[in-house]
Amino acid sequence: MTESIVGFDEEVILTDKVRVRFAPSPTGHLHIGGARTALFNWLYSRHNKGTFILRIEDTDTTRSTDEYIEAIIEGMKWLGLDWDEGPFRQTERFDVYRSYADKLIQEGKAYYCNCSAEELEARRKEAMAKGLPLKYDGRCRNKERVQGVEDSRVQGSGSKGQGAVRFKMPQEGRTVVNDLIKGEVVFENTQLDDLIILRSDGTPTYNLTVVVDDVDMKISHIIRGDDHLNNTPKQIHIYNAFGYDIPKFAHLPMILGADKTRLSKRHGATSVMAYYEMGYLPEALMNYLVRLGWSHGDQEIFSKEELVTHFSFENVGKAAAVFNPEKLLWLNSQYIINSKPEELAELVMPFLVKAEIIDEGQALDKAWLSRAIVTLQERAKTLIELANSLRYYISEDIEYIEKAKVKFLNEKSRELLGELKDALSSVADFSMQEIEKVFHDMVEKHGIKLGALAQPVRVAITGGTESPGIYELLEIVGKEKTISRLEKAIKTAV
RNA sequence: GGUCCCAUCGUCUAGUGGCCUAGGACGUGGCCCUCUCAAGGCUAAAACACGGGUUCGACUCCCGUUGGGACCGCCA
Repeated sequence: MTESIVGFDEEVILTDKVRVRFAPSPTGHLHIGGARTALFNWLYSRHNKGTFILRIEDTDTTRSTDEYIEAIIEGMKWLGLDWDEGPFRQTERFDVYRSYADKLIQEGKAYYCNCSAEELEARRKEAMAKGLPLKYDGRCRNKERVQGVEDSRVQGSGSKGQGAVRFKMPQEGRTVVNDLIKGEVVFENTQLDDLIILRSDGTPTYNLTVVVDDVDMKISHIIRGDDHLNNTPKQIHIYNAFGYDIPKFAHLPMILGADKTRLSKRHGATSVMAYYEMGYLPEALMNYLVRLGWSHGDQEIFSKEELVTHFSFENVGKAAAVFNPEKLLWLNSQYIINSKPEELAELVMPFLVKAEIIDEGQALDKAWLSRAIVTLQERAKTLIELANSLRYYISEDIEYIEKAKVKFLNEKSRELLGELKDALSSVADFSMQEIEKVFHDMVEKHGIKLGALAQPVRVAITGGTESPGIYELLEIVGKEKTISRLEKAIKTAV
């Protein structure tokens, strides 16, 4: 008795297990919209201790490339969206789809269509011009087939030019989609047209493969952009034709550009890896993306763990969101501030190389680099900015910003810089505390404001007028470079 | 054009019929802090698209209007 109850429970848990998938088409890089979809799938699976599957929908062999598959994987890895199964490729499963299609043909649920692409296009244009619905008229639905053609197709002999296969869509009644986000959405079946499931070259199309794979992979929840909402009733009928259970659907609102149209290159960087290159931290991008459509009260910054524990469709909004790069930049700056300097020291290395501040493979004292980074964290919004600021710590020499040079390296400051140089030269322990003492003594002696001394020094050391506090700056730059740069500034000042 | 979705500050959002004199965040302005720049603190301006209902009471529920978006492919 007890045993059977235990067995039953396990069964329930097993069948109720959350299995979700991200199914990108490798016709481009992983972009912001796709990443958000992947993220929500990932969060839902992690929240429910389910399974996250990566499936590559590459049935459009003319547009899909291996390079893009790699690019998508690279993007997911960078964002930290790890998957449990896959990546599966649909091109490796063509036989499976074909056998499913054959089943439908044999059962009279699908049929061959001989209309050419050109004819179809012409009819579409005509319908458009007349203002009629752009729907396939079903003219091949009940056409008698030449004996033998179907047989060759069923046997997979690869006979070409015999037409595409269309799914016979029910034309009566209505279909209800119970969406986890949108609620109940009703479609009139008369609006649905007989879509092509096999092209005339025998390859399967999206609406067939998506259903077959979601069934085969036992997907429990289909989480995708709401641009797919209109496809859902059609897919439901394909599930029905095969006699399969309908999974749960959750259609995410779109991400729009500033002009409120679908996000595209026109709106700036859309590729996820472009954000890597611009010096963003993956956690910041993830945090930004999740807040596009999802919220948890007033909280803005979430750790990954918090996201996983709090995530739920109940808090996903229905309205499309405009992508706002400024808020993402702010979030990135917050993540940089809250990062461990040692971690930033690792992350900034490629950017130092790219900015030609260090050579490829050149090593830096990590402890020293970390101390330098501590002074820069709250001043850099991206890793690129961080790298650029690190320049005056790392490089042997510095270049003056013209405006700064003119304003601060002049006759008046030359005296002060000279006196400071002498004073600092005799400081044995070149620490913040000792440096500060020297500055204070000079300020007091001359009866000047600290700024009158600090700003010329800042220009001498960094070349510009913006930097961390002057004492910490000098300590980390070190005595030797400080003295040499002061000497150079004294020579420069006129 | 047809179908579907959506509608709170410029933007992201909180709000699940009384807690709303509509809250937070980004951005913008001001002030404070201050050796510069930041960061931080305080502060200001800024929204319930409109019109009807339902209700003792609507940002919240219903209907309509308007506006926006998506889809309508032998793309996914």
